[in-house]
Amino acid sequence: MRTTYTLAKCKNCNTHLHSLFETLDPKETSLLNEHKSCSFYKKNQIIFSQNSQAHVLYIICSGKVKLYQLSENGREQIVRMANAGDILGYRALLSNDRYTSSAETIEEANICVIPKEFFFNLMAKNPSITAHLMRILSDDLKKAEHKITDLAQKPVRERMAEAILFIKETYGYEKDNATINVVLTREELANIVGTATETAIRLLSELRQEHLIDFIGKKIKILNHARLTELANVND
Amino acid sequence: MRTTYTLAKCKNCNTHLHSLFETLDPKETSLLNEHKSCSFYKKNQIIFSQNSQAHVLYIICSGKVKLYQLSENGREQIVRMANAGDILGYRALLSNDRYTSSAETIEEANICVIPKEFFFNLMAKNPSITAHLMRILSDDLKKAEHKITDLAQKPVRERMAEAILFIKETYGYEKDNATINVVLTREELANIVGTATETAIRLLSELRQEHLIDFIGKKIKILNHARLTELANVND
DNA sequence: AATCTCAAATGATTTATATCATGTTTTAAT
DNA sequence: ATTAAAACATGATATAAATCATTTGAGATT
Repeated sequence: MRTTYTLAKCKNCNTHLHSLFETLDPKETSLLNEHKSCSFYKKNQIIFSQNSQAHVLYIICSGKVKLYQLSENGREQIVRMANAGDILGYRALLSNDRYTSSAETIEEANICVIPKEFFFNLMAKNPSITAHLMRILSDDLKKAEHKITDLAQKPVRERMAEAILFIKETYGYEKDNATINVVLTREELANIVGTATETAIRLLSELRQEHLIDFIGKKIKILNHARLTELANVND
Repeated sequence: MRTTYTLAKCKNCNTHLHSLFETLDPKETSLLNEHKSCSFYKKNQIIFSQNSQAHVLYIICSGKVKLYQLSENGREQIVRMANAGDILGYRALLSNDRYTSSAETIEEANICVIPKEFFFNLMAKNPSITAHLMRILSDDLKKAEHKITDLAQKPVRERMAEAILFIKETYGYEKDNATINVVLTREELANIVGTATETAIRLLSELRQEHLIDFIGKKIKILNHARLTELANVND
């Protein structure tokens, strides 16, 4: 079932170029390369599961990942979306906690892994890594608290518009400068927005009829960014 | 309007005993005491406001604080509750960002302030402070993401039960081991839960009629913790 | 003590959104 | 190519929760 191939040479993934590790000196860089191991993940493969213990730090060399929580009623709520260059599993790792969300690829991915001990060693020697991590955590927290307010106060339509702008920020555009570079099912989009799949489908159809967006295959093309922003009702 | 008295001696607030600073040596401790300044806040006084720039770290010596975001529609969403011993303003400080929430006392409070530069210096010299802060951030993030899933998936009734248990965790019991040691208006509780004030009032009345809780003055007394937990539908 | 303001309570009504149901289209598997 | 299984679409209905409206109560102010 789980076809994770370890890449012997890890040639495609320049982990050391990751912003988190850019301050490492050559010696540390080669040490890092010795300690890391890289794997290939197919689409919709679980990287780690909610409630399991964290032992490594993940670095996405290529591919896209969703982080979601499974609630008691069994429905999935997406709490973060990650792209190539992002790291995963740091929250649990840093507070020596179990994972509070599951990570799953939404397309083929190459993902590197660094053992906890080695990573903590790196942190101890490189305060810039720690500072960078605090930045990431602060940023995640900011986004999460913003989402809390949204969920509590905004109607679904506004949240959908905001979600579309959010995935655009996370994954960017194709060469046409309009089509968002990620494939998400309606259900996944619903699980970002925090709504029922049918509602998400209806809203997307509406937005298309209103010429705010269009569908290019499975991808969303933003036709009217200004009105979408207006609809999202954000002021930052 | 703003009656913030600076305490000359700051005798009531042993900032250095705060867990964040417990590893400081005597020299650093006295330096800290020189650099900090303490103020008295009345009930419902703003400590800092959303969108303003962060220059200091706040430490709550005594009193209770709510952190809330004001959304476009003007309603307030409480994103965190803080108690004596907690620190405030670190998210904005650490990512050199503006405040994304406002902080306001919900009862009289004494709050100390440490200048940004001095605090960053302390961090640089004391990795344990950094580690501690990362712990706090991770924990905040965990709670925030849990709340996202709650808001997206749970009915108000379950969220209300969870909110009651949450404020109990944050502020603890009175000597009777049942009454939660904090005074919140129905509106504030509604702004924690993410619902309308009327709905919050109705739910609280229901829960009292069902003998899960009772009201002791303005405080909530938990009569049946087990059933409240069951109702909250949490599994952690 | 009387007034005023804010908080709490409760009923009536509306509305947004979930759920249920069913059909169609696309993608994957045999 | 054929079948199966997801994903998408859309209508009808139900319902949770918001909003509107009014009353009561409690704490503050004159």
